[in-house]
Amino acid sequence: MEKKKKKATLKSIAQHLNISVTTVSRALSGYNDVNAQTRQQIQEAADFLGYVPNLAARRLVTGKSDAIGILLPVSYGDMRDHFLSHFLLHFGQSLYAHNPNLDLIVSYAPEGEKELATYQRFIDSQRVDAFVVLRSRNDDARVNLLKEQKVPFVTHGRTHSPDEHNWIDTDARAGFDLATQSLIDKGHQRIALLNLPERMFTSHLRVEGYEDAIARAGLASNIHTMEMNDEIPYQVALDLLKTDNAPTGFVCASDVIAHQVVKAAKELGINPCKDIQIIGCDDLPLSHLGDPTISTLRTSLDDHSQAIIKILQSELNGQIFIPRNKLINYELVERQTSNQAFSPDG
Amino acid sequence: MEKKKKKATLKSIAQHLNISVTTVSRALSGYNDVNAQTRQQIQEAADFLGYVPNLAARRLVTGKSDAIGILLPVSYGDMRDHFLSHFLLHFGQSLYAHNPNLDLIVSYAPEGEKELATYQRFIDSQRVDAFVVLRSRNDDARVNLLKEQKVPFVTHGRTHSPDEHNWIDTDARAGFDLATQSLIDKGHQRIALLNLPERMFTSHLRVEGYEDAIARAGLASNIHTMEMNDEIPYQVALDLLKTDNAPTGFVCASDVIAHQVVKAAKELGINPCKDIQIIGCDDLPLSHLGDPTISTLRTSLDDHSQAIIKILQSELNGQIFIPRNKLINYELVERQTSNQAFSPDG
DNA sequence: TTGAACATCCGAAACGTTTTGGTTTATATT
DNA sequence: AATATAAACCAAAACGTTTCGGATGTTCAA
Repeated sequence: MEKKKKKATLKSIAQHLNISVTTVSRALSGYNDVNAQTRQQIQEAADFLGYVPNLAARRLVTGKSDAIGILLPVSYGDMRDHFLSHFLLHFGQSLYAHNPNLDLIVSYAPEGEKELATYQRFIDSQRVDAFVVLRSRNDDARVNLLKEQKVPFVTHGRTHSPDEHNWIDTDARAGFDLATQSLIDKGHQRIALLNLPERMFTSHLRVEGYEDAIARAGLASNIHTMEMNDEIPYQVALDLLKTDNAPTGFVCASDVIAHQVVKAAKELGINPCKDIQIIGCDDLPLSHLGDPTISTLRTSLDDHSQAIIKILQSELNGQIFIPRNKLINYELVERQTSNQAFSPDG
Repeated sequence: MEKKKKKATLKSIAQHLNISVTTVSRALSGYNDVNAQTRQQIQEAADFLGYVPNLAARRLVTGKSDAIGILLPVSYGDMRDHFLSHFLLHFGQSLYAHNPNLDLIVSYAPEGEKELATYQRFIDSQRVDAFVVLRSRNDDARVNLLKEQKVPFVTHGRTHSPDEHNWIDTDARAGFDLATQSLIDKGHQRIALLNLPERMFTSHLRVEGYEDAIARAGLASNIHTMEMNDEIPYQVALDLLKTDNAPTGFVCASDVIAHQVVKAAKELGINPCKDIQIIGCDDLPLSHLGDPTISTLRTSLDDHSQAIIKILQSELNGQIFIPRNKLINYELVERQTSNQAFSPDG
């Protein structure tokens, strides 16, 4: 009863039906030069024998790999990277949902001298048809390499030459305008932006959005740039809150910063929900679970994944190359640090 | 000057040197039946031409793919899964560090009727040499399938038949013993375990560890099992804290639960660091950033990755099959919810 | 009755490796 | 001088698919 568990191939199906390999191949690939009845027989035989195409063979002859590559840009120190890890998990699932036959290949190429060589090896070994480039940099050598080699790719984040490649990005300008405006609407007169250093394009855009709103309201701009760690933003907030005419509104480039503003305020006996108000960015878990819960600018990972997949798809089918891009909206999630009445004279 | 960007192959190298393809192949693969001088010439030519082997061709003939597969076990609802996403990021990097030529292929196969079929397709298409099976279940059909098909794999987490396959797991029994004991040492007489439902093997082990410590101290066991969401653990904690002779020590199966105990205590005017004390599990970011910071049981993702890779490696080389396994230790991280003096009569 | 058009099928080549089972040449052993 | 041994090399087959360029037979219009 039990056949030997020999792997079914086109050849074994062909022999089984006394028919040519070509016809079997064409039948299963849906070509229309095969008789309906024959096709059905072949299909049934394939199902019966549990035929699954050998991808190596297919890839060898077609030169396509049906795989998307992600080379992780983070080094060991950043491994707890929140966005990246969740994006990866999410993207893997979305990609499967879009096309279960597309593989996602994850490897590792942190910024540094070996970065480009790793990309090159990946390209040359024909492991993937396209790349998703994460953490794009203002001037990104990876982008240049991939463009030069004509390998399809999408960057997550813009570069200095956004018109020349596919990208998706969060609309930081609109988002920070929105956040700033919401504080203005609550009656804040002194609003600070606590920003991150200018490594990526985004930093600049946050400033623009913030300044747009500030300018519209005729207020004074107050921007502080800092590294994001467990100490510095806390100190900055502490110092700021102690000044005369301290800001009452805080727009922060990250929830981590917002969280430390909360901490500094508590330390000084300032109510972080009424005396001052705070909006962060990224909707980290700590923000909706904390005490108080922290208002934040949120984007949907689903939007990110879908946008990338859509671009990738048209890129892989498309003949002519048109740079495509997509801006992902920020949504303002108002939580305790900004959803109560603001009382200027705390 | 610029050659046509034709891809270098064994054949092109062979022609270039007027030598056979076989010899080129064997030289580059390090066989010792090739003259030292010839080998050097070949190596130089390969470097010069930028030769990178075509993986599809190699895979076709060897039948090996040099790839590890992970089929994500989570469904859309769980996509913000903290452990899984961080594990994925971390494992990708560790795998690269161990062997840059091993691919990690990430796809998707949530629990359900199509789960096994997805695994089967992956096996049949010969995409991967081995699997990492995440979120093992007590009685795990994936394990049975892979065993039957003789595909190498490691599970993350044990099953009901741990002796019959490779696995790594956290040592929940020792960890929860440790946590419970630390509260006992602080003078707690009434310690509750807030546990998660018995879907995975671990749940049971937490109980054992807790009860070991409780029994040693001659105390009374007090176990509550609950789903982990934003509401239920909070309610359970609230009810518990309101009873006469309420527990003063809380050992929680997750930081998320611990966090809600904190919340409930605050609500009732109970100091979550002195009147009661709390230990969570998993060291989520919210625990070291929260107010108060939450004590927790922590494992190192690096230990997880390394252990898996080590098993995978011996599995892929090994001839005879010996089930291998590794227990990962929990480390108790004492933070504000358990690092102060306990004052029984708050 | 002829040839064109169509529907259906197939042989053989190609993709780039690895591996098997040699052959040739030089060196060492008797 | 004959033979065994070792070193260096190679032709050809194989892996399983896709695709190119026909081949065969049938139908239909003229």
